[in-house]
Amino acid sequence: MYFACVKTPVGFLEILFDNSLAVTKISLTNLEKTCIPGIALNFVEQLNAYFVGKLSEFNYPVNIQNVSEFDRAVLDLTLKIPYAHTVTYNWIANKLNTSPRAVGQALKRNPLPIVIPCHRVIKSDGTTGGYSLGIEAKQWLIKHEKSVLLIKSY
DNA sequence: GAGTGCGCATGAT
DNA sequence: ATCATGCGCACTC
Repeated sequence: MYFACVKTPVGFLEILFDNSLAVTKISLTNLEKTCIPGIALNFVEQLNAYFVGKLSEFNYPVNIQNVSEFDRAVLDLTLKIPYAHTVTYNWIANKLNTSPRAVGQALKRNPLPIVIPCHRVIKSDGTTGGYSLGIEAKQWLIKHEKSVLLIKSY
């Protein structure tokens, strides 16, 4: 078990790693202090690259634990949403033959926000819906990805 | 453990 | 505004 604290555009994040250095959890922290042990450098570098628009897909070992089979199905599908693209809770619900509300509940339990891009799942009325790192963060991430894509394809 | 009630990151009316 | 919805959790037995 190791952890790192990083300052990002969406706030200070705490990142947990297991003994094999896979990421197990990402969450907001009120400990507003940077703290990056050597073993975390590689991942933090990817994270920073993502935030400056130089990385669109994470390539780093993760360890998704403490989730149900249902949660895993939702997260697997979420992982396949392409960069800067969005789908609705309802869209995922239809794929899994469940209800959009249940999908929201599963995403709420996403242990790895940003890496598992649940910010790309929005409500069918076009508003963002909730986010464990805060709604402003969700809006920021969506806007960020769209503008990065735009710049790349000018 | 099985059963039930309830709170949601929703959606359709 | 109101209802249907599925899942997980917190209760009860």
